[in-house]
Amino acid sequence: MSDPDSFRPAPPPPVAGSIAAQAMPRRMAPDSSYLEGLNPEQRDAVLATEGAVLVLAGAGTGKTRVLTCRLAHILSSGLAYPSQILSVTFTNKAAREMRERVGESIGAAVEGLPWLGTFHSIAAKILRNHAELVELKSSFTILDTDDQIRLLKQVIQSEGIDEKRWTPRFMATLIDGWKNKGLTPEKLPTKETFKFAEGKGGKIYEIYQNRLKVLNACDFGDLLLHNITIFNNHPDVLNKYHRKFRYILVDEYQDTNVCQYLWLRLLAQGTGNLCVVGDDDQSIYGWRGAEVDNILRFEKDFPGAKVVKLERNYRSTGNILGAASGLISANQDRLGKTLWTEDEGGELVTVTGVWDAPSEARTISSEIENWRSRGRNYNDVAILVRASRQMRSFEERFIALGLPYRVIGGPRFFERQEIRDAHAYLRLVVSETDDLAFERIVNVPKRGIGQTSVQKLQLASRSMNKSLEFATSELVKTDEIRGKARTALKAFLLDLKRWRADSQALSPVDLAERILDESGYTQMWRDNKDAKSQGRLENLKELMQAISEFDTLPAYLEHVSLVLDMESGPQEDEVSLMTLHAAKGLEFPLVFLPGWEEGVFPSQKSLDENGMAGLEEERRLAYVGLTRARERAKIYFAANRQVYGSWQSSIPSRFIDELPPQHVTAESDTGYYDHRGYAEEVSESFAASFDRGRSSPGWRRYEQRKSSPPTINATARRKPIQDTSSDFSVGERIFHQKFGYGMIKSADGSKLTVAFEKAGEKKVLEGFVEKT
DNA sequence: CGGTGACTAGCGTAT
DNA sequence: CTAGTCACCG
Repeated sequence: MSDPDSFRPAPPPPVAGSIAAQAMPRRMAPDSSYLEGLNPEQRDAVLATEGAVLVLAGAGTGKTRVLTCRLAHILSSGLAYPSQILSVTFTNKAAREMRERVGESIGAAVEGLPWLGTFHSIAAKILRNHAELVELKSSFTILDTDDQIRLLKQVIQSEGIDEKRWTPRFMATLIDGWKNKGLTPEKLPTKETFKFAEGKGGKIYEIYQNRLKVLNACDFGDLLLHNITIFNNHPDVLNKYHRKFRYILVDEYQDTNVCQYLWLRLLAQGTGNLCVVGDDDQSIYGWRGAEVDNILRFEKDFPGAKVVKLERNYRSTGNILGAASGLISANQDRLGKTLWTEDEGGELVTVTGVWDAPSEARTISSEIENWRSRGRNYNDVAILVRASRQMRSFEERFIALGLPYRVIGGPRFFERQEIRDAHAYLRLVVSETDDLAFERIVNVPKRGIGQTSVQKLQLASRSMNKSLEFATSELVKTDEIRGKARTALKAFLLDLKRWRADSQALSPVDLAERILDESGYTQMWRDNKDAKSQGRLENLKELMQAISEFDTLPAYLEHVSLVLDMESGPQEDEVSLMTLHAAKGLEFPLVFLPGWEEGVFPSQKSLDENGMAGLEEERRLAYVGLTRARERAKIYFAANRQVYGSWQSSIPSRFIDELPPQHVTAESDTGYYDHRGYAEEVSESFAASFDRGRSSPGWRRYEQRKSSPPTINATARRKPIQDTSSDFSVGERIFHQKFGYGMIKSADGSKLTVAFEKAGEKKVLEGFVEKT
């Protein structure tokens, strides 16, 4: 839980080069082998330990290496103890990786780095130590998005606001945004408050915060915000941390939001030894409140800051790097770096047009099988999509082929319904005041406690100013609630009591198993005939596995609320499937980039909401995607995509036009034009928009790049309309893969109207029919 | 109280 | 298309 020495006065700061420092006992061998193999800039970044340092690290320039070496250097030269270094990352994955790599580079001698973690986990740790300063108990619970929204829903209802017009979800987004900007309800500008329900936004925010206090809870945003409040109001506390943290390191600085910036600035006021590492070209979290400005402004914020640029790329081939650099140069708002590599050449980046998403999945799958048959691994391969919904067609295809894959990110394990339900049980057993948990499971599985009963309980709870569970225990003594509901509630209360008694004797995992068993929760899913229930039961099993690694339930719950990703299991040879956002920081020899279509990527929503800034962020995302590839990068776009269940034609992404031609080649897709097995019906409106799409710059460029001999239908497409009609004539009998035999009734360019013997009259593209 | 069917709004990225 | 909500009925 809390760091045992977090309040011990820090040992006297050893000053580099001082007699004291030289005389300090060395726990590590005083060698500096970790410096070997660093290039001059990297070495610079590692050795500049004092003062403010900004390391501008382009993609693949050895950023993680510099960070870990820097840590190793500070530790092994005795500048600070492990507990005196604050290193912050954004993701748990990054934190884990850094911990591992520091361990490797200086040996097991480092007894952990207690203050290495994500912004949120470190802020939570600090907050637990001073919770009372913001009217919380140190046992506060951390709400997930789901709890947050349910709570807001109650608040909105109680204020008599139409929750259809003003959704709790929207309010949650607003509050998140405010917290990211460091705005507490008191500091909220009036203008902001009008973003919700005609000026009631601020009031809702305030009520919500009060409810959180009563519930002894905070949401994600609160973790840092409360830290800042504490630091501002209690200089003595801040001072403690100033004395404690001799060195501060921040990874992915371009992703910090205002709140995180304020937090860092407060902490860095101590020694001033703040080193931030980042790349403005990889800032992809603007929607989450990240301010690229933080990194662009660093030298102003910390005068005299040393700036080190890492521009030598060790990851990708010259062509991949060239394509990525060319693309990103279309952005206006950047510091500007020039990445270079000694690895000139390599394969050209490919661009391939396909018919639709399933075809895209087929094409990519067979590319993967090719790769594999040439003796390479599935592990080398990643498919990076813009939005998680794009993953579906790939998963379907992979399952059909038996191709092993893993989804990274995606719907998160701990956000699944069954896992949240199970957690609610555990939370309630640990803390009887956890009303949100109570509400969630009081009637799961169904116990006959309906909405009306729950409302009565809430009313009672509010009037007594006590927890729901307490109110329940009072209410069942009266005749306020009758019949089935009353019996069920009584039984439920007894269950809870018994489990709490059990919790003294049983290990967390045994207790959890007993609870899920005795509550009938597991049985509920066993009885459920839905296709997904089997998976849910398996998830619950996996959950037990996770719990079994903890000695106490509270320790587990703390872990869960912050560490939202499961450690990936044993490394098997699998293709990785993930969003572009999840791919940051990773690299793969072979990278597929599907869905490069206007509207999908760049995302229409991003463009609509944020205009040019949104477009630039999308472009940075494309840059991140390309720079993940070491040897080969392959881009795809589909001519058709299903949106909200209906088909829409799409045109290639403008990003394809922005790739420098010398690094790119257009590939034709065999599974697209001349693959008889995948004919599709083509509607009139589609054919029209398809032609429109084909005249877009993207298509033109694509056609120009096609150096390989055109395939049958690619040729047909380019022919003037009159020519195509000569291939088929009215009255001719034809065969269509999907609709069978038919007779041509009329022809309009490449579009044929055919009377099929079985399927009736359809309009089809002539490319999909054959003469009989 | 709970189950069923009709209807409607949402799919963008995530600690 | 899918999940979530609402009205109605047993």
